[in-house]
Amino acid sequence: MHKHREAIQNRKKREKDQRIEGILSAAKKVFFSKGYQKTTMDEIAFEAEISKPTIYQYFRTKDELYSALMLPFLEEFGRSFEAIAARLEGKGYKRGRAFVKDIFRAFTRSYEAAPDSLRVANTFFQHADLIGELSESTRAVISERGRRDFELARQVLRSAAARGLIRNKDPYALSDIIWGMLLGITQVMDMKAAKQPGRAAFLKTTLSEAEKILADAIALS
Amino acid sequence: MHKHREAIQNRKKREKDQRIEGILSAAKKVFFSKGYQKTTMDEIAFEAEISKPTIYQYFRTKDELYSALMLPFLEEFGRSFEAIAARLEGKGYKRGRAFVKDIFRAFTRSYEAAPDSLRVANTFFQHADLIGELSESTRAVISERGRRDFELARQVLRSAAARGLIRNKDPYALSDIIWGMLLGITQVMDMKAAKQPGRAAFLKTTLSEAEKILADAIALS
DNA sequence: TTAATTATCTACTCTTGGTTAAGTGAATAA
DNA sequence: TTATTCACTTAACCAAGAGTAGATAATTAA
Repeated sequence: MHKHREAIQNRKKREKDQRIEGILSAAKKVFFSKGYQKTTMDEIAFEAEISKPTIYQYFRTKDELYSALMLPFLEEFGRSFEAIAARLEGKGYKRGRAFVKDIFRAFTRSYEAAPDSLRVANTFFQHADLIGELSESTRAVISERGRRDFELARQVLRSAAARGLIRNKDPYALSDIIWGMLLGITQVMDMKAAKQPGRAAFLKTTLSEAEKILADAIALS
Repeated sequence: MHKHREAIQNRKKREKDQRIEGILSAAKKVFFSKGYQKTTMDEIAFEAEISKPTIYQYFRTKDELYSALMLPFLEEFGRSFEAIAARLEGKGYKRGRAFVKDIFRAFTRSYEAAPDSLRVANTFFQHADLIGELSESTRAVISERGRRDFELARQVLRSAAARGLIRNKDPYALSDIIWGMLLGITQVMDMKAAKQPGRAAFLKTTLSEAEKILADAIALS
């Protein structure tokens, strides 16, 4: 009865994956609404409707759980930029404004899909604090990703300038400014939302206004 | 010997003030370099070269110590905006660019005076987290200040638009965007500085680049 | 049915960090 | 000199929260 044993193994694997999925989804919920520091393993366990030690069966530390959530998001982010880079390469942009729009879209896409995920990038990139909290190895992976994303963003901007889509500004400063705008705005909006829920909807409007401002300032066509 | 007693009282008062000053300066150092959460009373005490309970002689809680540092900064900030409002009122601005410049200056002035103080505004405004950490009463004072600063900023922008200095954009979105840019940029720069000290100098350049971008986008003259 | 394995839970441990109680010692007053 | 005050310290308290040891229940294999 090899088949039987195998079938059972399969089911066990599925259940295990489900448990992991459940933990991740609970963790996402809590981390995204409270940030890293204020999130407790107890609360994640409660949300996942399991006991705390069970979490430790699947994730060695709080850190590891957190970065299991972050990395896919960061990777998605990187992919968006790669797509823009590819389109640039293939002369896919006629107007600078379309390019600026895509840059913003890369950032906000995930937000539209799942409003919480933007907060990740938030808690993630912004908290210089947080970075220091994480373990050495976790930090290494994370800052490597961050470095690559920043580097990619700069290349994309440089290339867009070379093609006459945007003004020729220092790509270092420019990418910092764009990141800063996006992160800062979502933060400010988050603060407002915290005080007075329901406001979150304004974020999209504000970001699109920011997009126009940036386009007015740097797009050449 | 009334005089004598009085003189002693004076000296005691001076010493007390000195102690408070020492605590505040130690707290500033630690809070600004680590942020609210990661700062411990033990470290402040160590930095101030006194024992921990001594701090509690002068400040009832960690909160109170923190807000004793924040408020003066916020007030300075508000004053800057009031000055701009007054200049606007007196038709002191000939060009939109000068106005945009002053808005940025209001923010960066404190930075030039004391590089640390910008971080305060940072840890302060940005951490939606932090806000939730503070006690009810502390939070009340703080968000009241924040609310007033935001309100003032909006009025200033509206008025500048009415006078034809800048484009007529939604002042709510615009002030969020400006705040977001400034905060976000300083954050991004902070992260960089953390990784590789000495970079902090770039902040000024980047901010001035951001100023140009904003001016290109919204200034009408 | 029974032994072995596996997943999960209850009930801890251990550390950190804010806060406090109680006492010490120097300066001041009588 | 002696009592009092006051700043300050030592040595705790206590709650929160990350992580773990050992019991327990369920599931599978024989």
